[in-house]
Amino acid sequence: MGTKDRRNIEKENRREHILEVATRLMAQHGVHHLNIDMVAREAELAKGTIYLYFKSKEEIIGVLSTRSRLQLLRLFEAVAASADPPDEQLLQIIRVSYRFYTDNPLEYDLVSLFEGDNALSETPDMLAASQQITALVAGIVSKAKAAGALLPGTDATLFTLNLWSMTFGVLRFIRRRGPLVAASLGLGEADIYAAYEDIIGQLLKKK
Amino acid sequence: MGTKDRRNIEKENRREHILEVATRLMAQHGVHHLNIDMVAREAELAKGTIYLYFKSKEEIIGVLSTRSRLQLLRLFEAVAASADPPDEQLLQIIRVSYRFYTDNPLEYDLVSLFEGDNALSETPDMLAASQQITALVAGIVSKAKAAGALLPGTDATLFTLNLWSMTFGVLRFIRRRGPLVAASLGLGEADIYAAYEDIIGQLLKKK
Amino acid sequence: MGTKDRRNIEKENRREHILEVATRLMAQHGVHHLNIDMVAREAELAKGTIYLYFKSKEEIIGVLSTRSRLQLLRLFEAVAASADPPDEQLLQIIRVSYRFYTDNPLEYDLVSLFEGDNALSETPDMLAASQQITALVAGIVSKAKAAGALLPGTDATLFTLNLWSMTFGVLRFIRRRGPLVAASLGLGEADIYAAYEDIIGQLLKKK
Amino acid sequence: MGTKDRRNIEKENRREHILEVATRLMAQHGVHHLNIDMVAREAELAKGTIYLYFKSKEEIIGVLSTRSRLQLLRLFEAVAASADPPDEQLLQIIRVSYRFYTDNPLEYDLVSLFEGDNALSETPDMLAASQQITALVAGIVSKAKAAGALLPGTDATLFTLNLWSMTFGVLRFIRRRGPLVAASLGLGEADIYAAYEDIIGQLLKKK
DNA sequence: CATGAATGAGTCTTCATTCAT
DNA sequence: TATGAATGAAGACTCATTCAT
Repeated sequence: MGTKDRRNIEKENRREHILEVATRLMAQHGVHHLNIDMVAREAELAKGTIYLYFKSKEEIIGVLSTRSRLQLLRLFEAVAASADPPDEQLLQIIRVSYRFYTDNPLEYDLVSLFEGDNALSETPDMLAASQQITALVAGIVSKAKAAGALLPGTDATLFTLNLWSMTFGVLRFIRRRGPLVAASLGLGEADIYAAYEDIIGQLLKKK
Repeated sequence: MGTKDRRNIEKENRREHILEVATRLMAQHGVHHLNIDMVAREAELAKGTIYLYFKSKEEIIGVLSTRSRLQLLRLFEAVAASADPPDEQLLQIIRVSYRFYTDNPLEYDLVSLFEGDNALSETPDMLAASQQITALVAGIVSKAKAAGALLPGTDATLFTLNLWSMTFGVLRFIRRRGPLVAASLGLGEADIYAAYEDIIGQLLKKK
Repeated sequence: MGTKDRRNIEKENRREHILEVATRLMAQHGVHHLNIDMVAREAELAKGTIYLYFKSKEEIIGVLSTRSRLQLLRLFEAVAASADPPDEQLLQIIRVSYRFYTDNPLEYDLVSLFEGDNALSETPDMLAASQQITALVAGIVSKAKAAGALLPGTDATLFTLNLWSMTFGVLRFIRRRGPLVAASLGLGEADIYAAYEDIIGQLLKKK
Repeated sequence: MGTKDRRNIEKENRREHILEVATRLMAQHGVHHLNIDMVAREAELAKGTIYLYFKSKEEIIGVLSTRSRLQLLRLFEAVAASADPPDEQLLQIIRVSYRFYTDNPLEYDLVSLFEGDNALSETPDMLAASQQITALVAGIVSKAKAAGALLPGTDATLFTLNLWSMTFGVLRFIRRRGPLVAASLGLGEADIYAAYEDIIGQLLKKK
């Protein structure tokens, strides 16, 4: 291994290290409160050094967001690879989304971040990840349609887009209002989501 | 009318005036760019005076958000007051939500703001408005269930919560990603929402 | 005198104070090294306070530059008001410019700053001051022409513009290279400028 | 040829290469925006390497400025070598200066840079170039004086220094304020300079 | 000689909130 | 009540230069 390779590896490690620090900081203080000074301090690096690896704060968040999407994509791919019938796979996707949300709150926020109405702009990478997810799910939706689990007139892409949006809407609601609802109505987050799964289940019932 | 009453009225007017100005400014510059300096200047009031009527910028936004929810509630009430059958009323609620989103972008943003994952905290007022909406819709849902438009096992509140979440999820997606989807897939916002209406329609089909 | 007036006066004083501090700092460290942090510290004001009185660092420099131009204008006006014949007045203007340069090095720099090739942009005020100077001098030039001190074909404005440019060119050279020339050629700044005066004198010799 | 020589040549090439790159970048982005990062990147050299050949960014600019002066000197030498009478040669020098300014904006800026009031300090090389120019022009001025084109009392060096300063003053004015003057007075850069030529012409008129 | 990663001081600007009058 | 001047922390980004390898 030459010097150059070693350097590249070190460089990659450094980048990774910054990303890890940023991730930890975001988990601690919230996605919106990431701050370059803090990152530099925690990473024990000079502020300028951060800008050697990322051209802006937005890029850091963007990379992390893209990764989170890819993480989700992996989970979806695992579902798609199973032997389950397509309608069951779609339900699995709904369930896996919830698990992703509960197991990786930060990552969920990062995916969600760019679904939200803030000023951040999507990079090509992020877009690509989104499109891969859409394509994957749309594939399953098509199969489900062929299998008679969806109405013949259903457009696979439109259905997929809505499935994604609805799921994120429900998860967002749970994140944001779950505790309150739990307190005032005696309903837990899991109850709400179970009801959501039922709803999707109905949509997929064989006709 | 005593001095105290007059004062209260004046105070109310001032408060109202500030809210109007804030609304206008948000409509012009976006919800996230409201700025107390601007509000004071436009309201022709001293900055300190603003803080006599509202304890923080967040409170202003909160009041406005509550109002927007109440606006939406009015629309829902009109639907509930119609002679339409409950399942049709639920579809109307979906459609009215879309119209609210297109006709009152600012108000939609204000409602949406507190559905989102930011740092703002809900006030009792806002909570009450939310609960009224939930109660109203849940009432229709119950009737729809009684009329056989929903599965017998459906919990009205849970269904309502999910309906709200899903709808906001779809609208948020449209707001955020609509333009991109339009460009890359040749689908308009209305197409996406029409598909969403179809989905809800299926859920409500008489069994 | 009402409270409001007193306040305005105090506000004006504050503004003036900031300007004085900035002037002193520029004199000490050079025009290009003015820095808001320093200004705030020296003025014993918070950084934000500076921005209450000036919308940007550039505005501070701009105001000071405009003032310097007006200062120069006053000197020129005094010359124009004298009973001297126009050709003598023009020579006086040349002399007065030199005196301005030697007596107010900072102010000279400030006028000169915007004649230079940096990134600062002229404000309407500054432009107006420039135009007043040009108009004043052009008036004298016209009279000098009528009196036969300039060739009949001379365009007053063009001559004025060149006079201004040439003078500033010579002063700039003296500022920049004067010390060096003094050392290597045994010529003082005053010698160079005296020669310049001679040159202008020749141009104005009665034909 | 020994290793040492080869090394020196390579070293000279590298140095030259860096200078070329710097020149190109300055032409593209303006003299004040030269940036070592960019130079290194474009020269396909490490940043540290640049500092092996030049001790500072200022040195690079200094060398380039010296060259520009030498370029101008060449033009002046061509004029001096002509068979024209000395007064005509001086006018040619004025014209050649303008052409240099229009044809080589970057080079003009580089010469001008060190005539300006910034923090850069002149190197011995630059000084030497300046002195050569001065000497050359002073020679012509002397001849012009002998030929009766200048007043007998004229000091050749002082006249030369002023001629240089005035010319640069006018060119600087044109560069900086030309566009504005063009817009507000309907005068083009060429008009201003033509008037300047006339002025110099008058100074050289046979007595 | 060459590299290029690391530095860190330097710089402007914003804005919610307070408080003396 | 009303004012509005003052605050000062927060925050992103740049770039000439150094130095260990």
